[in-house]
Amino acid sequence: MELTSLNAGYACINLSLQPDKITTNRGMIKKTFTEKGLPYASELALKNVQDLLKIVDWNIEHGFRLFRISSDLFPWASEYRIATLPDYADIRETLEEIGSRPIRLTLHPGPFNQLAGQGRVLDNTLIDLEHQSELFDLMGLKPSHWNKINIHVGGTYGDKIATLARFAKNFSLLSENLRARLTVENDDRQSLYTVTDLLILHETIGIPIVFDYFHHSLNPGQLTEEDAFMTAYNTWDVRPVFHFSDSRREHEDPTARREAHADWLYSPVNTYGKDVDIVFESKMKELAIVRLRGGA
DNA sequence: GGATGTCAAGGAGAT
DNA sequence: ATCTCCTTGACATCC
Repeated sequence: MELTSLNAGYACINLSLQPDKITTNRGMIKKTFTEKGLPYASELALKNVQDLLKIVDWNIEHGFRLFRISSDLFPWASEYRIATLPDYADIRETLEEIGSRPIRLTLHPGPFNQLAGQGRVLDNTLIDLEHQSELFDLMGLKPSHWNKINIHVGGTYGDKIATLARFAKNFSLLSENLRARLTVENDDRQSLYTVTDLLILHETIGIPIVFDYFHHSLNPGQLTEEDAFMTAYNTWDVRPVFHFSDSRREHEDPTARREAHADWLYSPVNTYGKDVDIVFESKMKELAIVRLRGGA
């Protein structure tokens, strides 16, 4: 593994700081939100954001220049505008501080986002994605794929081609800033989207493709890893962010689901001579990368 | 404090 | 019909 030739990052959780209760995904169930409302949502959001700043600074001190932030910083974000929160001033100040740090931040909103959906499903997707984009706006980050907001296309609704066309059509409903940030990732199951499928989207709306090595190994379509890598690589207008993880079934637990990610990292990453950033999606988070570096 | 049942959202696959 | 998973288990309640 040549970690020196690429920028390594990880996703959402920092295990080194967790014992100190530094975490960014405080939330609540519906009942509590109904009972406690905006003031409590604001309190949790402020704590999440303040801890995000601590995690970002930890990353910089430890040589990480890439980090995927949690898409659950704001509990029940779909139910209010950020600016209406009681702690908005503090939240905004902290977000600006985070945005000023020398690190590439990305987002990966959840599987409920179905940009090819219709009706209420599409409405909910637009609300969530615009919220995530607003976070980057508040951080003062210029809209570009440098700070990607990455999603999967989602369901196929029994017709991949028609669904991809709907995705492209609904893409035009997004704000300019969000359109400048959005990327799509290849899926791990045969019924879903390969790099080749996503290339159609890139050709129609210019959206870059995030290449996930592990997903490709489970759902390669007709492409070799190198072909898929290069196909995705050529869709980017800035240095790409790709995803890597190892198979839990293959390396740690033969009974695990084939899609399950391993706790640690085992395989070399081939970047085919290109300069890319990689988010390592191993369950042991930054510890897996630190172990590879041979550091303590 | 620790154990346990529960938890917004969409879709796909397994049981 | 019901459950589990997904980018990341955490929350609420009971003992």
